[in-house]
Amino acid sequence: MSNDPFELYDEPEFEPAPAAPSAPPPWLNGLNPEQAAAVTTTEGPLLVLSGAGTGKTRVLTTRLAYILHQGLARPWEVLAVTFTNRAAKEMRERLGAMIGPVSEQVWLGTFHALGLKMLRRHCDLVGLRSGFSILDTDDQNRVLKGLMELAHIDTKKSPPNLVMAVIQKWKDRGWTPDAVPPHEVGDIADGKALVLYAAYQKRLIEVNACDFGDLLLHVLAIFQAEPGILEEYQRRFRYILVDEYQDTNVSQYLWLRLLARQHRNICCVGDDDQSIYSWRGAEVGNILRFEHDFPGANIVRLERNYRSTPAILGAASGLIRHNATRLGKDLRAAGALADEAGDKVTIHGVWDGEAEARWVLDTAESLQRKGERLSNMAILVRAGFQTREFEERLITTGTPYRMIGGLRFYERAEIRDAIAYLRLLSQPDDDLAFERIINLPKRGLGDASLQVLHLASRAQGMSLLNAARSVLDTDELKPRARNSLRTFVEDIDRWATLRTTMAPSELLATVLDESGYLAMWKADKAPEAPGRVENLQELVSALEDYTDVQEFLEHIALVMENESRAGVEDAITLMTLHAAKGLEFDHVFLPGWEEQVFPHRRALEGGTGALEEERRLAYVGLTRARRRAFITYAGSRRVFNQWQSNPKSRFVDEIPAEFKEEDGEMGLTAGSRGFSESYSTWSGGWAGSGAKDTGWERRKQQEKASMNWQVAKREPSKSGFVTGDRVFHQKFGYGAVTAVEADKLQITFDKAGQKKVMAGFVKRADEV
DNA sequence: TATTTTGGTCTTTTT
DNA sequence: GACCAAAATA
Repeated sequence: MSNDPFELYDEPEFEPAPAAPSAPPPWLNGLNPEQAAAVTTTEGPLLVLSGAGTGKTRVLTTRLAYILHQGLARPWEVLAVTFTNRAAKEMRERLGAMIGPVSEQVWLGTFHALGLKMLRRHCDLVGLRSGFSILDTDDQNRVLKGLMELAHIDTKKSPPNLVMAVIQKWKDRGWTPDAVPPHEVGDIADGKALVLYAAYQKRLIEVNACDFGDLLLHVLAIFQAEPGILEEYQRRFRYILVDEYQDTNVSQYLWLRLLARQHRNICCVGDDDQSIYSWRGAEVGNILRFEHDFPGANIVRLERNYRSTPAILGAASGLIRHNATRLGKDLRAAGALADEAGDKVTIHGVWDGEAEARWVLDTAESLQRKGERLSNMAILVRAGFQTREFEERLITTGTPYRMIGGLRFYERAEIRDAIAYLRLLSQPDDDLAFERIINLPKRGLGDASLQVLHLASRAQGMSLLNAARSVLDTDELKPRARNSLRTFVEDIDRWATLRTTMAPSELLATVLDESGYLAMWKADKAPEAPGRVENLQELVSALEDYTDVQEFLEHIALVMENESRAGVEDAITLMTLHAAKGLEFDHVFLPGWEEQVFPHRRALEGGTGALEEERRLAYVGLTRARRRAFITYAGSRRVFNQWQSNPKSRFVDEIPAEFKEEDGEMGLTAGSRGFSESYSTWSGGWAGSGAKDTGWERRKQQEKASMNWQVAKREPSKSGFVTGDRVFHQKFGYGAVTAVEADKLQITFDKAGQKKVMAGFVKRADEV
């Protein structure tokens, strides 16, 4: 095995690798001609336009393995970039399966993880000291808010998170504060956004921290300032692979372009139809411009879809054809499912969000009874808030599920507090961490004390922790506060010493115990307190896998792995459409296809570009399905505490008729138009209305029956309201009935406005 | 100072 | 209905 092509050398000193005379490796078998071309066209720039389900990941990993196997480069001379940790992990695993442990030497990871890897080596060049913290969104907003208050900018009028969004956007475009074009500075924050940006960057350096955008921005600055360093990387990376290229933003693009300049062996895989991150600064333009930026680029199109039935593909293709700006690409069914036509996409209307959840889960259950596994099903929603109704229903029906996204373990308050303790121990300059925990648990060090510390820190140009030390020798604080602060500082110092000798998990356990933080939650009688204690214990055990606190901190900052309910068993998946990209399921439920919800209101305000992105999102949703897709829309829906009635999504109509099946059932469409009118509007718009017997009547009866049953349970046999009755509702208060439909009432409430309410939920005003 | 109460805003989508 | 910030209260 001395001729092992993967033999490692520590130094990147290399002579051109010998061409491998060996037989073609086994994993090349089974690739179709386009895929094979994408794998073996190793030299020069290559753009792979890869539609949904065309084997993109397989091509990427095989290409990587091929390059290494052919001896074209050694593992650490290959850079493979993904967007999500999940994609990186998957690629790492599949690569490992093909070529073994040597795959670990490849520079493979998300843009941010790789940026961090580079930044860590040269951080002093941008003013950061080793061990710098990486801030999350919450920390970012906190810093900015502080700066805005200092500059006397009204944080009510210009919410920090909006200002932050502007700054973020500039960062995505690769602009440092001095590079932001003047005309880009809007009037947000009294036109001081740019000043704030500069102050923000300065502040981050002071507290030895950076944010996500900086992971790339700083590296770009280093490349610019130190051409030698850039050259080193340029020489090193003989091959570069980029996943989800359509989602790159400008700074990522610049980073790639700089790195690829020398060898020009850059392979980007992407699908313009799946570009759904423009709000995060992604530029579809990057993919459209590829040939221009890399002259002589080869282009390979992957259009054979191995995932879905022709019906699903027909629906998805028909939908996406409504977008004007596309590179143009048509998916053909080619997999095992290509020969069966497949079931049409089911379109189903319901009364409201609750009925929607009920219908979806009933359908899932009946599929399950036919032998389908829950793990082959997914509910994909447009926005996070939609998950609530489904979660409630999942819990009441006892259906096992896992939720991706949603509340993340590491974003919970108690976890962030605990982490702040660790951060302060390993990073004494971390004022954010200091501020977070100074009075947690209560130490009698509130705003007043903190104010003193801030003054001292600013006056002497030192961190809050050091300012605290200096203040101890003065009488700026009242004796009680001073003693309390002394204890705190001494504790911190003691724990910081322990850090060098103790295992991380043990250290955290000690800190949580001795600080009284854990005791604080144990004593708390709030219903969620026991859960928090549990979470903290979980965090302690999570730390057992680490030998170094710093490493752990970086891991959670970047990976932020979601805790999916540790159910190994069969469970249905619930997540947003964005989170679903790259996944596939036999059966996919797509709820909430109503105007204003999907397409989202903000997108509708944002012009055609935004609308097209919504359509791509719909396309992504449909193409997740291997066999069946179920689209639902609700007659009305509660958004914030407000009832909304929206017509069904235009995207439903854009799906070609031959690939969809609208089953017509629909509760009532309430709204300003009133019941009867919208009712007729709806049946009038019923395509192919010869089929009044399609079970609609029957199902309508069922729906009514189930509702009656609910009413009966809450409020025995009471209906008989008429238009004009004064009523009282537990939540909405007093109002007048404006329409009646069986046991459903439309009521105009004095305060809450017009709502649709079941009769069982209201009482006559005079009976209250 | 700490705790409770109220009132106002909010929700796209994520590394 | 949830979360945060300011106001009211102990």
